[in-house]
Amino acid sequence: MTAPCEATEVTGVPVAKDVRELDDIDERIVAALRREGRMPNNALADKVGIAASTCLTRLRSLIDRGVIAGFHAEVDPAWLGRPIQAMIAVRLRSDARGAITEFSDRLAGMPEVLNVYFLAGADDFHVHVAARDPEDLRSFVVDHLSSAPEVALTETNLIFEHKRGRLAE
Amino acid sequence: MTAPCEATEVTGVPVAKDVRELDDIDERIVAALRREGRMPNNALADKVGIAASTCLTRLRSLIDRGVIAGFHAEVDPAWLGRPIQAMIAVRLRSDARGAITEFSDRLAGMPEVLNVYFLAGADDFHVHVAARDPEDLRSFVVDHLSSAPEVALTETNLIFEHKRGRLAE
DNA sequence: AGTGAAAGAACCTAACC
DNA sequence: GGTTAGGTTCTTTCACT
Repeated sequence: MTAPCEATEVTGVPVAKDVRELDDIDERIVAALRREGRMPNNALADKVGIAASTCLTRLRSLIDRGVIAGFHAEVDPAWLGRPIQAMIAVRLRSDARGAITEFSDRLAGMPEVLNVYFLAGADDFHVHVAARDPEDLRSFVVDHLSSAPEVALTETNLIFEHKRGRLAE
Repeated sequence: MTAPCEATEVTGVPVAKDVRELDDIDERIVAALRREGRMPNNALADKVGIAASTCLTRLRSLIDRGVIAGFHAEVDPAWLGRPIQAMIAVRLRSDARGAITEFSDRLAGMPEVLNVYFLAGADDFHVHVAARDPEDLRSFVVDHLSSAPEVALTETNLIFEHKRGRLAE
């Protein structure tokens, strides 16, 4: 699986690859599947104007190359018994920055966690969580964050509403 | 489409509905499709231990009820020519809070925007964006946020890495 | 790379517990 | 609500361009 926009050696000098790794048809396939991930291959082929067999080859190539990392049903966490969402800013102790990857991996594996954003600013992470109730949220913050030796401080913001944007997965 | 956890009138007093709107089989269907959204109905039926036709009925019911809001291919924005991600905290002027919904709708419709989080804290929004390059990010912040009459201040944090958690869509 | 046709798999409407 | 049975549609391979 190739990473996008990696450096390519041509003349001994690293050169940024052309941003457009995807041709027009690949882009249209990706766009269609980001909107309607369960669209049948047939319909997809019609939409982008190629034969079904070609479309299938291209789809597999997109998956093999890691362009499409997976397909997911979109479910409101409230339906899963987690109606309370929050964004928690986390700042680590400066002497714990070496363990930053392990820490974020541990976070991402917790059942409350939707997203972990690893940041360049004053805060080290923003952690997007969904909790069963206020007490569940409190215990997540206190037991898994505040009391961890790596954590210097946390700041919890309730989320009233979450809108997916145009680019959203 | 019914919202989860809405109030139900039984005796004239609003009572919170049981959190478990979904039975065991529905939960297993949802869990399977959150991991593998393109899994064929047949395989899904096998996995949860019911007949394919029953499974299809349940899947449609889950979609009708709004439990499953859609299916999406997961694509790294870098492959779409947007390798730079940022989380932008936005605070509105207090006299612009009436237009808060229109404002977040406008944001969510912009091509750079992945997610808009509408918050309860000091910041009104966190806006998750992906930009083509640093200049693109700058112009998004300056042209669409800082210069908007509703906006009091913004704070942009680059995102080094974004990990999906266990609960992620 | 793209195509078309044919075999196999999945879907989906029923009739029936 | 659940299933088995069937015609219909989709997927997938392969020989060819």
